[in-house]
Amino acid sequence: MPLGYARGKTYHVRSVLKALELLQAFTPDEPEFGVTDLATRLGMHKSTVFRLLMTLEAEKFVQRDHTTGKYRLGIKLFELGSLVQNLLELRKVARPYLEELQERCGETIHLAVLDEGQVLYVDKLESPKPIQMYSRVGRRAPAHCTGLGKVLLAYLPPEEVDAIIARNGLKRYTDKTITDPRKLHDHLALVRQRGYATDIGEHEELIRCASAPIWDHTGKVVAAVSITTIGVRFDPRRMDELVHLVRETTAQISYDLGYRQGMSDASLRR
Amino acid sequence: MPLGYARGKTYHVRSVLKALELLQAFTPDEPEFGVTDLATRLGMHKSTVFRLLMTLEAEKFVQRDHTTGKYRLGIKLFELGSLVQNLLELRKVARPYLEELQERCGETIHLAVLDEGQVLYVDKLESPKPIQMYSRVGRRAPAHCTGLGKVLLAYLPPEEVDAIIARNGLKRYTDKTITDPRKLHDHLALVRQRGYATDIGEHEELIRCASAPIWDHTGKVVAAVSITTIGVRFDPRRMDELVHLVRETTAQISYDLGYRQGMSDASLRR
DNA sequence: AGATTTTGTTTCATAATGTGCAACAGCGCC
DNA sequence: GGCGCTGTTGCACATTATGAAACAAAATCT
Repeated sequence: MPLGYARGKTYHVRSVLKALELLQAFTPDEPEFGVTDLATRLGMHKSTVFRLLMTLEAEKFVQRDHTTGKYRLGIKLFELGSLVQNLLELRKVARPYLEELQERCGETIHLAVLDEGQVLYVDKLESPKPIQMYSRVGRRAPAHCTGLGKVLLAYLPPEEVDAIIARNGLKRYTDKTITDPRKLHDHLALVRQRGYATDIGEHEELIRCASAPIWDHTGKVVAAVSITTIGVRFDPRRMDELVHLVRETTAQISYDLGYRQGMSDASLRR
Repeated sequence: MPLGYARGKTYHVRSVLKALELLQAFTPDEPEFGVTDLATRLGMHKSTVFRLLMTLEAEKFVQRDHTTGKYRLGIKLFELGSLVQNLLELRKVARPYLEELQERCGETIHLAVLDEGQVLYVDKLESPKPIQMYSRVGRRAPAHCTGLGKVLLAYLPPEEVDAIIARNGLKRYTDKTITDPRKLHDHLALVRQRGYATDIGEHEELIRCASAPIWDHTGKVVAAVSITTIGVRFDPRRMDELVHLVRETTAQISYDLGYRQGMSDASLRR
């Protein structure tokens, strides 16, 4: 299997591209569409959209809602989505450790990867506490202002971080959000040096979070785990505790994935 | 939105159909393919497959493995798959009850729907016991010889059951498997009358299972829950207990989904 | 190490097929 | 009960997907 190919021209099948584009129009906030609605949104012709939908429906990639007659994402996507191998293995390995972590700290736990320069939640364990975080498996969050995101960015080559900044920008969410590229780079260096990231209201005012990276057997950071709490006052000692807990967890998961270096006792000492 | 359309001719976009077919070639057992391999399996031409893969890769519906260069299902499918609305809501509502059920019985819990006449696992809570069942969210199991499947079939119109039998057959797995259509129909009538199904080694010798249906607000059975145990000896009293527990759970979930009838105390009394 | 097979990539001509247009048909809404 | 919406269908045309064949990079075998 030759890997080093130039991949010169792009041989894309247009109708397929349209179909895939169509599928991506569906979001958690807008889970269903009619034919005309989709057509105008995507700038495609009504009949094109109609035929694409019929095709996708035939294979259960979309399905019609019985009552409204509108189209939604279909069960086949659920089936295929749960087969995405690398995430599947990651989740499987991580699960028991995340459950243990959840029990030990009683807070909400997230497992996430970086995709398109954004945080993509891969697993979530909810805190039994009444106040819940607005997040969901399969959803995305910005990287530059979340604990998970900063950890995942920290182990990327700086030029890739720049590319992500160029593409996604550094939107300000609170007065704590880092919006200066230089400062972000400096901060990421600190995260890398420490081996963990914290977030104290950089994305949402009351959210506090401690996050640490997961390495795979090749020594690459492939995911991150976070503990999220909601708190009015900032308690440094509690944060230290959470940092210690996540790092312990991610060290174990990394070990299970075959990671075998640098993970000395020293790096776990707080 | 007109619903009652005849849907006469099928306006399928062939290249899209091929792309979808291609995606479905990936299974848990064969998660990655090369171009040529896929082409021969699907009976498509090498260049066609190549271009389809390039297109799918561009939108992250497939991705290449860094080391082998082969193609796997991509992260976009994971993202879209976790947005499939009806399953998402079902899972969300059911989760807490399933967790409670898991704690109360200490066994493996499954949540499943019927698709293509098969059981499709939608959620799974693993027992802490060392011996694990071979099942996974997103995978499928036959309907005629599993507790979940029999519950889901039981509330279908008989002609639909026949259609499923015609399509999928009634494969024998053990000497307990029901392979006669007539006997299956009779058995399903019993399941419907009782409001639950059991499975004592119909699919796999040592597997015992108790399952009950979930109704939605329209009064339709949309899913089923099961408790699975592994046991050498059959203990009727333990089974009665499990049946009671699942039924309690599914009654609660159905209520949360807005189901409001027939679910009298009587039907819960054992 | 060299020869051979295999696998992925590219080009190109041709015919297939996806597309836009325009018309039609249910459905809901005033 | 008519008006406007949305989904559906037929058709002609040109776009574009496709298969065949050639090429290149790996992998495999000798």
